[in-house]
Amino acid sequence: MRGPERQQQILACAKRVFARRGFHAANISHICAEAGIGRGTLYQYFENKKAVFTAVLRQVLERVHELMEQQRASHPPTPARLRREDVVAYSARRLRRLLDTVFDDDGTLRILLREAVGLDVDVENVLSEIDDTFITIVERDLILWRQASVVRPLDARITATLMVGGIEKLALAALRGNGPVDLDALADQTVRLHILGLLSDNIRD
Amino acid sequence: MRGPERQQQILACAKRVFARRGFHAANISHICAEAGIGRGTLYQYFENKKAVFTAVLRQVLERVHELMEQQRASHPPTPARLRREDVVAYSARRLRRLLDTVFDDDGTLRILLREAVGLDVDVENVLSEIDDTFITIVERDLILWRQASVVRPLDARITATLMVGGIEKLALAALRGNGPVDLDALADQTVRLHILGLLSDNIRD
Amino acid sequence: MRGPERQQQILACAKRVFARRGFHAANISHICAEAGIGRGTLYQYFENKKAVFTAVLRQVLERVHELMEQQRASHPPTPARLRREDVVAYSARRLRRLLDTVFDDDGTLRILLREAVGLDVDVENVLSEIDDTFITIVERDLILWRQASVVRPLDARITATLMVGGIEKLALAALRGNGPVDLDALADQTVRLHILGLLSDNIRD
Amino acid sequence: MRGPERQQQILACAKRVFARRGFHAANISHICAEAGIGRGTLYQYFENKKAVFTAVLRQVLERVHELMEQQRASHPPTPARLRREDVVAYSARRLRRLLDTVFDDDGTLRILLREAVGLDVDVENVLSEIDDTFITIVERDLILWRQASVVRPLDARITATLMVGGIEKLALAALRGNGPVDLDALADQTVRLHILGLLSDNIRD
DNA sequence: CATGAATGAGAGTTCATTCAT
DNA sequence: GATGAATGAACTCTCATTCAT
Repeated sequence: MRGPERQQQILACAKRVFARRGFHAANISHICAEAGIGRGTLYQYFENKKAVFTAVLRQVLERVHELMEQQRASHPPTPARLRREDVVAYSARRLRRLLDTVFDDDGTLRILLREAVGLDVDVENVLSEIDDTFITIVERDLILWRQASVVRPLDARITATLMVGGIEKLALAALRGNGPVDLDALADQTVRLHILGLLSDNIRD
Repeated sequence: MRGPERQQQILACAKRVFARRGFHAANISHICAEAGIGRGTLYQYFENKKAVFTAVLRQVLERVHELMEQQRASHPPTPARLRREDVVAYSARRLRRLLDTVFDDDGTLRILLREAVGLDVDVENVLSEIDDTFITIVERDLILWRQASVVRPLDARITATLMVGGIEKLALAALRGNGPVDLDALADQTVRLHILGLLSDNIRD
Repeated sequence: MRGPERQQQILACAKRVFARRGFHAANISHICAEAGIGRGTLYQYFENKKAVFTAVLRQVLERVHELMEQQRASHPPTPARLRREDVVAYSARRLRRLLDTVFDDDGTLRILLREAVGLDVDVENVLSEIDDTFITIVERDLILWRQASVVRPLDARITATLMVGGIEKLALAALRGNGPVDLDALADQTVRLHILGLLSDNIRD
Repeated sequence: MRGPERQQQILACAKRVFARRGFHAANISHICAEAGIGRGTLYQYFENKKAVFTAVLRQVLERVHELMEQQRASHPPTPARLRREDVVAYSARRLRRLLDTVFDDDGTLRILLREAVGLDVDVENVLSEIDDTFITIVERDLILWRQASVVRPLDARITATLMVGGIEKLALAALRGNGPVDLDALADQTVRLHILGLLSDNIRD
């Protein structure tokens, strides 16, 4: 197996192990056993244990960045006459794509939401970069929609943070229940809350 | 110093140390130094390191439970004619009280959101109990308001989770910036998003 | 066993082990086994392996410093009429005392001349400080004797270095032969060479 | 590059690396990088790391042996009337040639006096063979001169050892100061001490 | 009750050496 | 002959926990 392939293989195994056991409980030996290599081999591809972990995170970051680029291309619709359900439907679709990126493999989510939290400054940096990217994706849509007067004048950054945070919490709850997650329902409920708000239509002024 | 007092004192010191360094980086020695006791003494009050940590968490859980009891007493207002801003104002006040409970001391927040995450099954259990309590507080209000047709028919649990998650994410962002947090603004923005939704009033249907 | 005693005990054992096996071949385990303690215990008294080694060296340095202080007190004799054999006898006695200090225990010599050489900057520093002290002891005598015109006008530092180096080489040769060393003969031969020189008395001018 | 050439090239590179970093700090990788070859290639020319090192030493030993052969040819002068300064001048010249052999390249000296000391029995053996050769060169001159009654009746071996040791110590001191060494001054001072001794001419008997 | 010296399992990491290509 | 990916033995060091005083 040649260099970069092996690195990828180790990374994939490491992700599984880190997801299963967490950073501290996962030994280098566990990772190497999973990858079917000797302990020394790992150190030809990564400087140390933390470097393996941050590499896993950085791979996620990359995927999220790609997502951001894709979503940057597609502007949200702002036709003259926009109906509520149009916005809800569009947003739900968009959120589904975002969720798919992260839920893609089981481990990623677990690592992002549980194992990588509170570890270390370096890890924290990558983690908050990932968070930032997510939030920025949402924020950009909000800003565009605000310019088109589709959304009310809220602080875009704070609002985006609230939205992303909510979604992550739902994902975490799903993780805890460790059953399979109904992503469609999740996306729908989330979007409905955030777009329409809690309030009944019969409450006015 | 008598038994239970000593235990409380150790707990307070441990909380500071855990908040400052995290579970793994915090040594028993650090905690004992902070408490001004010998290492052996700690083991007369706690079975082991993890027991100290979960005790800290359980203390937080207790405070949150108390909060729940208090809030259970005060029903949300459902007068015949309720105006939007009434709901926003009432909710913002209520959220502030909730935030105050957690932001009370700096360490608690840090421990809940960063240091206790992804540690271990036992810790995870306390942590999700705390989360549950928070979410239940919100959920109960939602259910009451739904019965009064104040809020639209959303899944109360999911919605509450989204709301709590959003707030936590904002708090975490504040933690990262480690400047002081403008709790009033935070509460206001949060409530506005969740109550009114993103959508401008000129979008109908 | 209380703190400082234990430290001394470990130091004594470490010296033996380092002398027997050298710095690299000596494991922490070897030292701890020799001292009859657990591996962790050593680390309560010394920061790391190198610290143990330099502590051994520093103990030697201390002994040599003490020697220097003692010898500083006793000025070399400069009576009006000094006979060659007086100088030889005085010097030989003085050298004996110096040799005794180092040959005192078997390990010290081995460590100084073999195991500590070429290890590391920190070790090198202590080692050259020890060397400096030895050389300075000799140098001071030379300077005093030069002032009294007992010795010819040679560079005192260089000469002292030559003398100490010669003696060390003899000691090393003795170490290699690893039989017991006749210190009296060694001192006598050394002093005779250095005081009187090689040249026969019948070679003049 | 053919076999033996390659071996020589590796040896030259290894010497530089060993001189620069010492035996333990020098990795096989360092040597191979310096030689511009793969790590596996080195093992086709040398059995293992220590074999490389002893080969370097053995090369030095060879050079010193050659020197001994050369010096064996030229007998020291023993004319009927020999003046002190003749002996000093002759010896200084002879010492210079000896020093040139070792100071020839910077690395050799460093390896002999620092990096090879206290390593291992095999290394020690080569090292003491080199030492022996040096000492024997001096010793032989002493014996010849003693037969001619030029030098006083001292034990030739011990005296030679003292002399060589002194010179090495001076060289080591020079190495520590790591400035360039004034070999002429070094040779002159050394010879003066050893030939004439410390004692002023006005001390008699 | 309080202590802190002693412990030792277990972690990450290094690097000389091998061997299939 | 040349390579360098793979290896794993062996090392140092940490720290929660115990227990005699």
